[in-house]
Amino acid sequence: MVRRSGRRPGNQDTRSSILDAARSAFAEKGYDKASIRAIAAEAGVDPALVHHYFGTKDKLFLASMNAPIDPGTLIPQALRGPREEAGERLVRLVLSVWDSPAGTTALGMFRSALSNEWTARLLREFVITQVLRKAVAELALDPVEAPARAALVATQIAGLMVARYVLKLEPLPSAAPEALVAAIGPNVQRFLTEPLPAKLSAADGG
Amino acid sequence: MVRRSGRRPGNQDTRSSILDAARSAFAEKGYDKASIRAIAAEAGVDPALVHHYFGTKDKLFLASMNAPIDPGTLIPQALRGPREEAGERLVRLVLSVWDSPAGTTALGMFRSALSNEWTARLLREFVITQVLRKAVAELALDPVEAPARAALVATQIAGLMVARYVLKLEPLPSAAPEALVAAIGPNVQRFLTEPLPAKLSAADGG
DNA sequence: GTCTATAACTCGATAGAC
DNA sequence: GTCTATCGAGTTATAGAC
Repeated sequence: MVRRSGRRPGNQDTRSSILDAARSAFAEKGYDKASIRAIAAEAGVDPALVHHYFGTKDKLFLASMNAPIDPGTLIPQALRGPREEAGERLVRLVLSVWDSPAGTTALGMFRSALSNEWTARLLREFVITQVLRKAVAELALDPVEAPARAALVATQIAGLMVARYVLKLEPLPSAAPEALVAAIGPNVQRFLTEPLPAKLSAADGG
Repeated sequence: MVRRSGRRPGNQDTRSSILDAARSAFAEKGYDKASIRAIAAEAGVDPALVHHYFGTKDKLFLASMNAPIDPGTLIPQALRGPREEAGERLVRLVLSVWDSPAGTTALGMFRSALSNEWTARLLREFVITQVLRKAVAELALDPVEAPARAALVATQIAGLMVARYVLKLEPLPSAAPEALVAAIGPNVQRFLTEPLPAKLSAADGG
């Protein structure tokens, strides 16, 4: 192991336990209700240290959201394959990500977007740039229809999130992922590939 | 007109303008972020008056949610009729309620449920007692399957709410209601009447 | 019935000692 | 690098004058 000279970086344990605490707090409470004081308490450090490491609460949120999920590769993977099963694969991907430990990050992003303006904007842009464009390319969607299809898919996916993870409407929270894939996948599939009502694919909204 | 003796009741104008302001504030911000001060300011009254009329913030929320919507009659109306079109009628009902002035109330309830534990519970119980049971009766659903069907329908409806009214993901906010009915109705229909994956209708969630 | 004043808390952020 | 102490701005809710 090479001993580097110069100043040692900040204690990595402290920094990463703050990040862990932040992720779970944001996931559980959303951006607004997650307090820096509570995050610091859970991490076992002083609240001032949080500011020392991350500056403002905004930056802490961004830092805690950045690490673990890379939709840039996950989404194309899920969409690749037989066109008729893309819907099921998408639902399966969503559930596997959200049920994994890394899913607390995504849950934090989502919960925050539901109650906070700037995080909502963040999510909107994320959906558009990271998901929509990938889907257009991968599935060769008609560019005129793509936004409407993406938004419709988003209604079903977001609704699944809300009902299963936020409202906890039984039997969704305790259902096996594959059962949900079988139940919901075909609806997503329909939004992806079935013909759309003409009025929806029009550029304007009347 | 009969002149009653004794003390005059509180100024009804003041009371109802507080209620109006509360409804729109709760709809716009959700329970937590809607402040009594802001509600009082919008109603043009003193914050202390809000407490005088309604007691706590909880009670003000309940009072502002109670008046305008009676799902006990709306839901059965929407479900009655040809079974194959129940999904479309349900989506149409939801959109017509939420786009109407009275819809701000429902929007408040919904936004609040997304970020606050006790209002989420309120909504859950509302869905179960006011919507689910009516649907079971009206559509003659198998009681074993009914909770799963209701929850699945809820994913699509809640997702529509979230994407159209909260995240405002274009082109949903500016789309004509009938276009959304045509696009989404069939998916709701599928949840209502198509066969379910066996695992979902089981009582447990193992 | 209405409003002023304030109690009793939360929060994010900062300054400065060590 | 860490912590104490504190500022300033929020919040709900209440007590009491008029």
